[in-house]
Amino acid sequence: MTSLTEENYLKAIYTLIQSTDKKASTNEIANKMETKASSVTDMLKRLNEKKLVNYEKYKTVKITEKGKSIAVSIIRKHRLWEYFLVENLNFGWDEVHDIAEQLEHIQSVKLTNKLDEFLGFPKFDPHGDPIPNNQGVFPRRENQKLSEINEGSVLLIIGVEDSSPSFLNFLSEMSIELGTELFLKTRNEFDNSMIVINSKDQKFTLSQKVASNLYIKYKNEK
Amino acid sequence: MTSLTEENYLKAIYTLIQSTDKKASTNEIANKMETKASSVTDMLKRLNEKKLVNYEKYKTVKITEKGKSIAVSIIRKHRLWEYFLVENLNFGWDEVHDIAEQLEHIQSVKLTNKLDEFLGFPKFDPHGDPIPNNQGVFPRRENQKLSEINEGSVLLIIGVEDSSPSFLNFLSEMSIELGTELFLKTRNEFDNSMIVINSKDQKFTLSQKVASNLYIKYKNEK
DNA sequence: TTTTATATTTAGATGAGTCTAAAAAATTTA
DNA sequence: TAAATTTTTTAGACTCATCTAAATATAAAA
Repeated sequence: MTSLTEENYLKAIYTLIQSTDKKASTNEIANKMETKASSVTDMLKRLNEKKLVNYEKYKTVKITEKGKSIAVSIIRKHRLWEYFLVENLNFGWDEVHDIAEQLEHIQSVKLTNKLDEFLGFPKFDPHGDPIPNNQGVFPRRENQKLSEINEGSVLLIIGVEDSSPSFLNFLSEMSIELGTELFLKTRNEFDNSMIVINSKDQKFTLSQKVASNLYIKYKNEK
Repeated sequence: MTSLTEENYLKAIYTLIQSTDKKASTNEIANKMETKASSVTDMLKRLNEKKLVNYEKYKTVKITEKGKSIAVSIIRKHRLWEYFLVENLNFGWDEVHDIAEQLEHIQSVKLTNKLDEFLGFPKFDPHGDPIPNNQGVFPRRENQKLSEINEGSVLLIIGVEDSSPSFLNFLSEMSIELGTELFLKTRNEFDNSMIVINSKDQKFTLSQKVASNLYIKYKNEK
């Protein structure tokens, strides 16, 4: 059996390996888990015992297939619950993370799959992150950022890179959410900020930093 | 903060005090929690420290208002989630208990209340047990058992006393569920079994034991 | 009311998960 | 390459929740 804590470590290790170029050091894990490096070492030994990671001391840890499948199932549950909270219970997309952190540990494959079905097999969660199916396969997405787009395009917001409450809150205030349509009018050369127009013909400016945290697709695309 | 284990003890103590006439002995708690009496003693000391129960050694334990309100909130969550699982995810009423045992510990008052609203503020769970509202108040119900009813009445099943999977399974096979309408034809004097007729005009016998585990109301009642 | 049986508590140990402080290894800098 | 710095691991201790075995208190029976 896998404990709640072990599941959280596996998730942290998995996401670290995916994002920061394939390494998960003791310190990085400790940082992500908000714990101490010594605790991480202890846990890595235990996860190694259980063959959920391959770990030799002083070397960077790798996750096994078994460990990966647990991590992916946690992510699947997390994102499905987030979708449920936003779509069915009318939570804001900036307030669901902590609740989903709890719900992701509910143990029942049948529940997960029935929830998935109830929600209509969604492919992306409220932050635009892909939801793996019950085989652990993630849907593909063109990871194009608003900051990389040329002037004169009509775009749809399909995801965010940073899903911290502060950023999501900021977007809410700008009336930007998943599916929002924007026309990219101008890209200012000197600071890479962008002038965009929304469907209500309101014009506003997005900084380079904001634009690089928004995933988009062209509107004419399917 | 209240740990998951503490919550389970409080729930066990609360339900024991409600059902078996107002006493919750160490042994009974141990039995219900599937643990040892010595573990219960340890926990009672801690709950007493936290002022969630009033406990003096060798005396029977009483639950405080604070403890009671935690227990009731756990029960509220348990029953709301059971309702969700049966009504929205199409689980059978005999397979939701273990999942609800996990979901009842999710910490978020906002979630509980939004779920309640989403479900339409149900008053009874899939086993007919009353769901306390967000103030901790249980809806009233006439606790009449099928075994106490006279011949010749048209009845509706509104709850079960025993909600173990084996009993619920048995009921499923007899096509009895919440809301099922039955006509009580005969009560056999020698063994107190009952002959009933369902809405499809099928006639069958229910033992005294089964009948005393079914809550009913008269059909003409509102 | 003494003896017997049962219920309850204590003492001491264990495992999971965490911590601090110190030691050891690896990496970076000079 | 050697010294300095950073990273990682170990050692030992702590809390929560549990257990077994033994001791003590309460309740039941003779």
